[in-house]
Amino acid sequence: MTFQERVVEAVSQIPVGQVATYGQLAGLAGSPRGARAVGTILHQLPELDKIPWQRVINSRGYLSTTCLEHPAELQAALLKADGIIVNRPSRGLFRVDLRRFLWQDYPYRGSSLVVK
DNA sequence: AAGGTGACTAACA
DNA sequence: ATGTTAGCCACCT
Repeated sequence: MTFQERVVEAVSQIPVGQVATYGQLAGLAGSPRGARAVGTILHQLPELDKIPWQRVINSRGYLSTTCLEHPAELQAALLKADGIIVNRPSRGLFRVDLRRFLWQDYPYRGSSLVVK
């Protein structure tokens, strides 16, 4: 079982109506400090559309995709379809309120996760 | 096999 | 709140 496979598994487990951070998923996949790697993996994943990639955002609640095929506009639309409220603050960046939509009900909760 | 590349982060200024 | 910086890490040459 590779790290990449574990990441796919973790992402697949994020409940509808909730989001998870890269760091959170890195932890679930067995590499607590591999947040950046998670982003890289999702970016290069072949069959990305088979998993709920839209539910993965950064620790500040912003949608941080740069992939041209999966732009923030699309992610925002998918999240809204999930029932999540997506805001558009100052600089046009889409944002989700983590205090409200962050996935907290998972096995390893509490390890080092802090919801600001 | 060594070096480059980011859908990342926490810590500061 | 906004901008920078230095670690971090699995992948891909």
